[in-house]
Amino acid sequence: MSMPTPRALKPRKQAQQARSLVTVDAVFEAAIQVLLSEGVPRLTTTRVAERAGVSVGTLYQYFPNKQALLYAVLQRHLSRVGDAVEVAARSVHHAPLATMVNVVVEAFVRVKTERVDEARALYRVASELDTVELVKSVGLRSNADLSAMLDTAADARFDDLALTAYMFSAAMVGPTRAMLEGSAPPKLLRALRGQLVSLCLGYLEREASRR
Amino acid sequence: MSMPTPRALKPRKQAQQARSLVTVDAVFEAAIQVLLSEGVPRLTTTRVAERAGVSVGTLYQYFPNKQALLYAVLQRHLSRVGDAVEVAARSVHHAPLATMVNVVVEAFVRVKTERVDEARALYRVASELDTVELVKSVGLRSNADLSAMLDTAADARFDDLALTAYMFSAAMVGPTRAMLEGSAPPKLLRALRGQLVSLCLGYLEREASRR
Amino acid sequence: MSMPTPRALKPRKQAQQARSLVTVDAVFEAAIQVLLSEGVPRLTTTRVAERAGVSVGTLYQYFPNKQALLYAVLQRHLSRVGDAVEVAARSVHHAPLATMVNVVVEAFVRVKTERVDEARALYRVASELDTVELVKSVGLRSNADLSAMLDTAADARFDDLALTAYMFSAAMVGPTRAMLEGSAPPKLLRALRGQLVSLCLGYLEREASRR
Amino acid sequence: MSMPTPRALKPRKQAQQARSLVTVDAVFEAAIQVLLSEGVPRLTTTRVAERAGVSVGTLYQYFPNKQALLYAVLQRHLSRVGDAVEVAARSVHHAPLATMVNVVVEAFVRVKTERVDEARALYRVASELDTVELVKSVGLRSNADLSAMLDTAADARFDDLALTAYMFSAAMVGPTRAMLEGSAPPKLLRALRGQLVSLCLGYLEREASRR
DNA sequence: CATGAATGAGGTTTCATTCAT
DNA sequence: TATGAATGAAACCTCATTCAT
Repeated sequence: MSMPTPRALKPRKQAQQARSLVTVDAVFEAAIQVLLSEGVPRLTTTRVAERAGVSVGTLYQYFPNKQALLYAVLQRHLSRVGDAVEVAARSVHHAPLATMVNVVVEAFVRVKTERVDEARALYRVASELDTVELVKSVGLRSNADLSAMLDTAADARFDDLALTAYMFSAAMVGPTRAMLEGSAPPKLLRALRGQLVSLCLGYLEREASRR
Repeated sequence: MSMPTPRALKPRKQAQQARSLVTVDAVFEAAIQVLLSEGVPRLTTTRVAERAGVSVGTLYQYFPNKQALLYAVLQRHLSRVGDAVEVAARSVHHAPLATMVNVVVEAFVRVKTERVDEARALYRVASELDTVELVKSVGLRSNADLSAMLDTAADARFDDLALTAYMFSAAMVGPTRAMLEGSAPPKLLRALRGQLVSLCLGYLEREASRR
Repeated sequence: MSMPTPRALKPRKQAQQARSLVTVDAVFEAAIQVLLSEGVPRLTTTRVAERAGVSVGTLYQYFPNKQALLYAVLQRHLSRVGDAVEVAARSVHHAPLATMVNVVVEAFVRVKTERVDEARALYRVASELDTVELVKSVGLRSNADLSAMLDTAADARFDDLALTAYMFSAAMVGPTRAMLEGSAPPKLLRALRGQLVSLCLGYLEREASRR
Repeated sequence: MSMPTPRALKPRKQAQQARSLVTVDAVFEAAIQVLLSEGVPRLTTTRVAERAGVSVGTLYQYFPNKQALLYAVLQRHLSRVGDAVEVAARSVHHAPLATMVNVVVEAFVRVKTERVDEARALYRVASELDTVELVKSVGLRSNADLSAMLDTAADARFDDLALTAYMFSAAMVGPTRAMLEGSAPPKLLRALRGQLVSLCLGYLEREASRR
C-alpha cells in the first residue's frame, strides 16, 4: 500500500478542510477532462484551472507544479485499482483456480470500467518518465497480492510463482489497455471480462499442469 | 499493406539521393536515441537534429513538422512488426494450433526484441493522439492476418474469429509492452517467448474447445 | 458602425482593468513606433513588446497573434477616420455642395494629419492581405455617409450617387496617401486641404451639371 | 528616365543572352503570380524559383538577393507607366486642357489596366521601404512630364505648376490604386477612365481659372 | 552554368510559474 | 487565501543564402 512519493511531487497541503477537498477534486476531474478533450500537449495548468473553475494561483496552492498534479491523479487511479485487486485476491485465498481468476478479473475489469474516461485519459500520461516508478511500484504490489493468492490455490501449484503472477497481471492489464486506448467497439468491451477469464485461466491451468 | 498517411504527416521528400537517405536515417536514429535518453517532453526538433548531426533546417526538409517525424518513426517500426506477423502467419496456414502459436509468437518476440531500445522508445510516443489511427490500422492488418490463419487451423475451429484473433493479438502485445516499458529484469525477458506461447495457446485451446 | 472582426483576429481580453488599458495602449503605440522606425519586415512581436516595455508573453495575452495586433491598430485608426467623416457629413446635410466639400475635406485632413506618424505607419501595413476586408468595410461605411449627404445637397443632384460618392472618397484618400507615403515636403502638406477641396469640388460640380 | 539603382539591388547579369532573358522573365512572372496567390509574407525565393521552373541557385545567379528581385519587378512596371505617361504628355503639348487630360488619363488607365494582376501585385510590395525611393523618383519624372505639358496648354495657365502637376498625378494614381487594391466591381473599373477625366479636368479648370 | 541539400539565425507562439493586489 | 496579469525561457518552424556536385 505504501509507495513513497518523491519529495518534489508531494501535494502542498494535506487538504483536510472541506473546501480544500472539493477544490482538489475539481482539479483532478478537470485534469482528466482536459486530457480527454485536448490531449497531453494541450494539458496546461491554466486550462485545468479554468476547467476546474479556479484560478491558476489557487491550483498552485495545492500542487507545487504540474508534474505533481498529474502524479496525484495517476496515483489516485492506480491506488483504486491496486486496492480492488488486493481486496479481491484476499477474498479468495484457498479457493480453486477458476474461482480465483473469475473473482480477480471481475474486480479488475469493474474498477477499470466504472470510470472508463479516467482510465483512458491516464494511459496518455502514464509514459511520462516520472510516473514509471509509480506504475512499477503499484505493479509490484499487485504481483505480491496475486502471488500470495495463487500460492494458496486449492487445486494448483506453480513452480515460478513470481513469474506466473507477473504474467497473470500482464494478461489482464495488456488487453484491457489495448481495448480502452484503441477505443474498441462496445461489443468488444462487453466481451472483455469473459475473454480475460479465458485468457488467464487457460494460461494458469497450463502452467499449473507443468508441475 | 498500405495505411494511408494523413496529409499533414506525410514526409516532405522521398529521399532518393544517397546523401538524403543517410540524413533521413540519421534523423530516425537520433529521434529514437533522444526519446530513450531524454524522454518525450525533452524530445525537441532541435535536439533530434543536433543528435543526428544535421541542422534543424535539414530536418524540416524531410518532415513538415515534429508530429510527422514521430509518425514516420512509429510507422517504420509498426510496419516491421506487421510484416513479421504477416509472413509468420502465412507460413503456417493449415498447421495445427500449437505450431501456429509457436511460430507467430516467435516471430513477434523476435522482431520486438531485436531492437529493444526502439520498441521501448516508441511506446512513449504512441500516446500522442494522432498515432491512434496508425496503431489501429496496423492492428487491423495483423488481426486480419491472424484471423485468416486461425481459420485454417488443422485441429480447431472458432465461433467468433474476429474476437479471438483480437485477443490473440492483444495477448502478445500487452504483456510484451508491460515488460519493455517497465524495464523488466532480463530474466523475465528471456522467459517472455515461452510465457507468451503458454498464454496464447492456453487461451486458443479453451476457445476452440467451446465449439 | 460595427465591422465584424474575423474571429482569428479578435483581441483576447477586453482590457478593462486600469493596468491592462495602459499595457494595451503602450503596445499600440510601440507597434506604430516600430513600424515607423524599422519598417514592416523588422516589425516583430518581440521588438514591439520590448519597445512597449512589456514581455512578449504579455503582448500575447491581449492579442492572439501578430496579425491581430496589426489589425487592431489599423482598426482603431480607420474607426477614427470613419467617425470623423460621418460626423462631418451629418453636420452638413441639406447644405450647398461647396459647404459639404469644405467641411468633409477639413474633417478628413484634420484626422489624418493630427497623427501623421500613425497614418504613415499604417499605410505600410495595410497591404498585408487580411486587412483588405477591413479597409473595404470602412470604405463602404464612409461611402454610405457621403452618399446620404450628397443626396441632400441644396444645389445639386447626382445620377449615380454611389459612384460619385466612391470617387469623392477616393479623391480625398488617394492624394493624401500619396503625400504621406512619399513624405511630401511640408509645403505640399500645408496646401493639401485647399487642393483637395479644389479637386473634389471641381469633380462634384462637373458631375452635378451633367444632370 | 534615369533612376540610379542602389548598388546592392543591381541585377547580377545584364542578361543579354536569349536564354537569360527568358529565365529572368519567367522569374518576374513567377514573382507576380506568387505575390497574388500567396501574399507578401509567403513570397519566398524558393517558391518563386519553383513557380518559374528553375532552381533557387539559378535565381540567385540573376539577382543578388530577394530585394533586388522585387526591386527589378517594380522597376519594370513603373518604367512602363512612366514611359506611357511621358509619351502621352509629349503628344499633346500645346493642345487644349481637355485634350491633354483625355489623352494622359487614357494612357495611364490603359497601361495600369492591361496587366491588372501585375499592378495589383505590386501595390503589395511598394511599401517595402527600399522601394520608396524608386516610387518617388518615378513620380518626379512623371510630374516633370506633366508640368512641361501643362505649361503649354492652349487655354490655361497655372500659378503653381509643380503643385498642380503633383495633384493631377495624385488624382490619377490615388483612385486607381484604391480600385485595383480593393478589387472594385467591374462596373466601377469600366467607369474609371471617364471618372478620372472628370476628376482631373474639374480640378485643372478650377485651378486655371484662379489665375 | 544549374541544381537543390544544407545551414542556422531569427521569428512566432506557448506555458509553467510567480507575486502584487 | 484567491486572483490573474506578467514573465521569459524555450519550443516550433521558416527562409534567404551558400556551395559541393
